[in-house]
Amino acid sequence: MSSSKNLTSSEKLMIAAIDLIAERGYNGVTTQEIATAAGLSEKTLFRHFGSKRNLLESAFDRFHYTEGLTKLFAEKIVWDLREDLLLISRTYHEMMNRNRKMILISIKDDAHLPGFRERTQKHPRQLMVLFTDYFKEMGKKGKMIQANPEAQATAFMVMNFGAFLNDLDGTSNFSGVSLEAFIEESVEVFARGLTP
Amino acid sequence: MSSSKNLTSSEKLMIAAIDLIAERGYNGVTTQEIATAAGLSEKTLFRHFGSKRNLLESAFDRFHYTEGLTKLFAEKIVWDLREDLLLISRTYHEMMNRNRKMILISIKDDAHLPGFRERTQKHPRQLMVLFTDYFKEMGKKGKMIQANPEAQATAFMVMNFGAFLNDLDGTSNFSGVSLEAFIEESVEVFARGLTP
DNA sequence: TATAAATGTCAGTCAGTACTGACAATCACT
DNA sequence: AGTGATTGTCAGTACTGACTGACATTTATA
Repeated sequence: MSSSKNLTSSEKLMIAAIDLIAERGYNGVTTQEIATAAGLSEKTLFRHFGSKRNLLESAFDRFHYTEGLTKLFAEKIVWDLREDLLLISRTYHEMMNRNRKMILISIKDDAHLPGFRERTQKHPRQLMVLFTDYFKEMGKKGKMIQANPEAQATAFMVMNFGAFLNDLDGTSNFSGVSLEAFIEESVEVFARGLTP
Repeated sequence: MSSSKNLTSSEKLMIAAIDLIAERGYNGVTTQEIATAAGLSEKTLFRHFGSKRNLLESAFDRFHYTEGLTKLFAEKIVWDLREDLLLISRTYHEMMNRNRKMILISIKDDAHLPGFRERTQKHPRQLMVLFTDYFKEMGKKGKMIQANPEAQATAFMVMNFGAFLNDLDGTSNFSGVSLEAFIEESVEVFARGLTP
């Protein structure tokens, strides 16, 4: 009784589409199934969206969060490595989890859905740039080992990307470690490993 | 002229299937396309394998490498953190790259191909266990910070998992950093971050 | 060259699926 | 109650894709 209140038919359809396609892939789900999951008829689906593809694209536009990272990021940095890494890590996971299903779709159906991958990667990329600059700046301030800031930033980012994917299904794939425990421990390792 | 020599028809079909399905997903590729890519007729495909699904399963059995990690791993450890992390990282990437396409398939078509995911994750999981034990042992020897060995091992593994996925398509997603540069820098960070 | 095994051709079956049109039922609002 | 918009039903179209059978052709090998 909680899921279908206050939603328009279009929204119900878009949400059902995202849920199912994220799980089974674009070609693994029929318009019939989507409509049924939304509690509506297939006809209604086509009346609203005209085509399956347009349904997904509309859903993507509507539910892919794209808030700017730049300000939030820049404003909260305190130039303490440990604290800043924690912030960045948490910001990253929050952002990724919001777009969890879109990201799954873009990974699974990359080949069929031109443009999707690009859009889900825009923000992680942006974060990567900000983050690399941050490392360079920390190096200049003498608060960080100066080695290869791009590689260091990449290591931190792919680590969090891996952690995110690992948790995606809910079925933690490698270990029983919680996201929070992972974040704390990994930040600790990087903070120690990068402090002069 | 290099690709189709010395291969049986079955092998050509299995390889074509793996290539195409890894790229476009199980439902995104037709048996016709697979046969054509193998330079054979669709009829031959069905004569050899009976069904599309069986083709993929046969391909998986034939080309999913499953060599034991245990011995190689245990024999080469020298109980020097930096050196051992390098070994583990390189072993991991070698293993993952060998099974690259199977892993992609298992990620993309998880929902349609029961059992595949499990099989591609068996070895990473095994490595994770060995690796966690290694950390515990290093802790006892006083060669490593004793904190949360599971979380530390997880951090290192998901980092490499993320790096692997990031490179999977060949289109390096986040940065221009090479795998080798990443490995060296990340090992350096972890070695410093985990040494007392 | 003869013979068997592997492959190709081609026409076709059958089920699934995106998508449509005509009409009926329901809902919202006054 | 009445009216317009939204949704449902249902039959149907057009196409695709896995899979088959009959027969011809090629290839390998003795």
